[in-house]
Amino acid sequence: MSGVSNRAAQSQRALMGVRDLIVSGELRAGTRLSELILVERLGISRTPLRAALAQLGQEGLVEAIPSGGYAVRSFSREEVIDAIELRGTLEGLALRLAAERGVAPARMGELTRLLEGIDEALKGDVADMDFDGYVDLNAAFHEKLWGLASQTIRREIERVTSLPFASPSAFLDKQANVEAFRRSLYGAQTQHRAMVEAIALREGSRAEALAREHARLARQNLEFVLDQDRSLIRRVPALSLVVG
Amino acid sequence: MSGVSNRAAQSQRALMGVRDLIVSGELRAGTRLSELILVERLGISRTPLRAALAQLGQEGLVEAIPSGGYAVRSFSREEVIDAIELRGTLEGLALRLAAERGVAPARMGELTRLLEGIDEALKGDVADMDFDGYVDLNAAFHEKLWGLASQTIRREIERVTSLPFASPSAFLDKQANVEAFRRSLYGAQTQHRAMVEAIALREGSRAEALAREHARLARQNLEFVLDQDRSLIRRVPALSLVVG
DNA sequence: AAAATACCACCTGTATACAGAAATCAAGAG
DNA sequence: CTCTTGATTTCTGTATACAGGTGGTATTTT
Repeated sequence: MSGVSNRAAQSQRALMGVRDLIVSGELRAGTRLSELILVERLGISRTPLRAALAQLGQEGLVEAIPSGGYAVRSFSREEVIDAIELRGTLEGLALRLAAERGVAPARMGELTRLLEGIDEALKGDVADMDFDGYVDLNAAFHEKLWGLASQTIRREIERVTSLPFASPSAFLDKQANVEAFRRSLYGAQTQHRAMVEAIALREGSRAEALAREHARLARQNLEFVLDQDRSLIRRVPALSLVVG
Repeated sequence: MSGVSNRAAQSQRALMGVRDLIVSGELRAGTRLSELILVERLGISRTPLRAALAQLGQEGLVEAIPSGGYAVRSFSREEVIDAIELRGTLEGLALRLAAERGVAPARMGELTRLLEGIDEALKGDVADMDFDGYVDLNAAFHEKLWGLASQTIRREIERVTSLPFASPSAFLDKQANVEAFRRSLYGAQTQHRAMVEAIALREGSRAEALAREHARLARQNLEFVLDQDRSLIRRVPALSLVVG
């Protein structure tokens, strides 16, 4: 058996199952989530399903219907932008506090090592970079950054980034290997390096500003997809929930 | 019958009941929350109780035990400070965006009217101010401020402030009518006025900085309680969960 | 033909039964 | 006396039965 615990296995399955149905676009924004249908579709009972729906309600992916039950939430462009801004602000807070309070050398070393890995993935030009490698390393780097914050703050970051289009990997899905996105990675890595340097130098305000600006890359990519090439919507998780 | 809907009445009762047991200090930090005991105590069944526990887990007031179930969470001084810093940061984000994007005159009028009400409550000197009136108006003012933000951001603010000691009213509980706190209210109202002015003048950065500084009043009050007069711990909701 | 009403099917919220795992306690061995 | 081991008790996670309410549809009435 794998190392994963069996505790609350059905609940986890329900959570992942419903989330997948939503972000894959199979359930469109506004559609009511009938418990009985989902139960039959996922092969579980109502109890863990209801737990999953409540959790997704907390995450913001579904919203409660006044008369009972839940519906897939829809997001306006402004709300997506605010979610990205929110992530940048929270990451900025995490980095500012880390810079002001100091970080153990071992952790700085881990961050530096990830930076070197990303450099390696970006070696070569736009055509033959290791995009998939970047995706994984970028996710690991951001998670390591979040680990610099206290549990209280880390929890909020993780909740906000549970909205798929607000995550730092939102436009780095392996399905979205597009030149327009690949080109932005060099600038992103420059910001990565600057953020780590700012923390090392205890420059809290700079670290905060950099984190905010870094998140705005996601906003740029969002606006590119919505305004320049809407065919990419299908390639970015949950972007089908955005109206307008 | 009152206007309140009966929808999910038991769930609401469970949520409020358990939350009360925790913030009142009746359940100490670290104690396991036995479902059967709580069920008997609150006179409900396990289903709505479990929903309440899951919600409180999201709010951060209880934490999941790896082997199953939940326990009352304990907070270090640093975590409480971070929660306050987090609120200030989120309110700062809300105010910055409101200032940058503009606010309808009607809403600004409502804010101004609340400010005048607070002025009225503060009329007179420290001894005979209308403390209870201030408490209510201050809560209303902050909620009106949150209403300036989009749903995405407002949701996060509301979640963070569900931690009782992180709320703007944390040290303004009617139980905590103490001169040390009353004296801080004049400075707080000055900041209230400056925040509204900054929004009106579209000074986003100033509005953000003011919101952060305003939240630090709560931090000052926290440190006063913990370092100067620990007897006040009982008077501030949920402060009994803070260790150290 | 349009509107109102009554009926029916479905759905959610709640309670409870059941099974497997965890914790506790006791007894026995070293 | 301590540690280990085994059994019992208790707990959580899951499934399902039940009741009240909501929404939709069809029929009737104007």
